[in-house]
Amino acid sequence: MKPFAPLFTTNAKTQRFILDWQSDTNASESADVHLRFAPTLERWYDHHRRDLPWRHTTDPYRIWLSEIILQQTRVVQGLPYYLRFVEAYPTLPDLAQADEQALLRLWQGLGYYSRARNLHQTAKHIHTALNGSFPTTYRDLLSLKGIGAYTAAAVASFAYGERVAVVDGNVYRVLARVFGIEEDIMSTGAKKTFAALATRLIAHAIDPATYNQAVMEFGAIQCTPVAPDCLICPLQQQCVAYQTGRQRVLPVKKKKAAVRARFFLYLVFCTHQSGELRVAMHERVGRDIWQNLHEFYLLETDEPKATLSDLSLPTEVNDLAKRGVFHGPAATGRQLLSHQRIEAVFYKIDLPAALSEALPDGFRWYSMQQISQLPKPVLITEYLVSAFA
DNA sequence: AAGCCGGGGTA
DNA sequence: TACCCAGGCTT
Repeated sequence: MKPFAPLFTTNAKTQRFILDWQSDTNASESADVHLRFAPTLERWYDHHRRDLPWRHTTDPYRIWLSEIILQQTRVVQGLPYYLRFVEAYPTLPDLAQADEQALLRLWQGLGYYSRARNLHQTAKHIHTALNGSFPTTYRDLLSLKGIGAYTAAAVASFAYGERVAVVDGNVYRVLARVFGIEEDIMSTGAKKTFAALATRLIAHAIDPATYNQAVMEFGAIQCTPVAPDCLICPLQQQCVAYQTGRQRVLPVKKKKAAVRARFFLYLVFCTHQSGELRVAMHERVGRDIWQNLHEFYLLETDEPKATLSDLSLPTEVNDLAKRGVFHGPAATGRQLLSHQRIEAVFYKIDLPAALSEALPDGFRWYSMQQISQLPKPVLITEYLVSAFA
């Protein structure tokens, strides 16, 4: 028996369904599957839903906050962040008036930091330009920075009960399997196919908000990416993937390009002022990873094995470095991103307390107390722990 | 349409 | 290791 093949022989009714669906000759039975899809999942959700804090509110601000945090993020990873944000910024005006660095510091470790910047920007926009009134429709929500089709549908349905379907990674997977859709979910055409099907399905939901929660919850805990629990699935009889043993193939997703390798050499300038350790850091700017996060002086190279002597430093940095005592490479670090692999080497450079040379543009001396409050990439935080703990 | 943007869990 | 995750923005 092939892996993932149905354990039991398909019955006559199921075989009819598969033929009907594939040839689409029996419109009434096909329509019946669409008709029962949403109510079936709503009933399933009633028995299997997890108890999550954002499911106890219809406050659009808190629902929006939870949706931004949960973008591309697992519930278990996002949950502590949601609780911290709600405590720090209980209402939209609190978030609108938040200090950007403090907000980013609270976001630290969640990744995709543009989410945090857009969150703040949109909070300020609603607070001032919209006089604090949260947009109430899918269309108006969609116009906000950081809110795309998914988040607009989620907030519109959860907070206001609008009958608009969410389409996220879970929905792609569930629909691709149940309805046997073989299109590459990354393609533009497929996005239209899935959105249209989702809209058709939510039309038969008893409650749009419940259905949207249900289909995502179903994808998260039952119709999982690997090893879905088909044996107790309420859609087993209708599911094309199950009936044809294609759970492992669906949804179809084109391979991503190989990750880019990058090699960072960090110069960690240290000194003592008033008997206290200080470290030179700056805020990253420009269109690259880790925008607005803090790091040390960075030299980047394409050479995997490069050391400091292989690189040429700007004159001002060279002059500064000559005044110091080198320790290094004192430490190495590695961080994997979805699209990049960063390999870092850290050189610690101790400078004398009395220094005439200025730090490079944008750099400042920070105490360890100050550094602990700065938003930083995980790579930097791990180095700090290993070097100064 | 394709590339970019984090970090952690899992097999 | 490789894949995936309650996506959206930029080019």
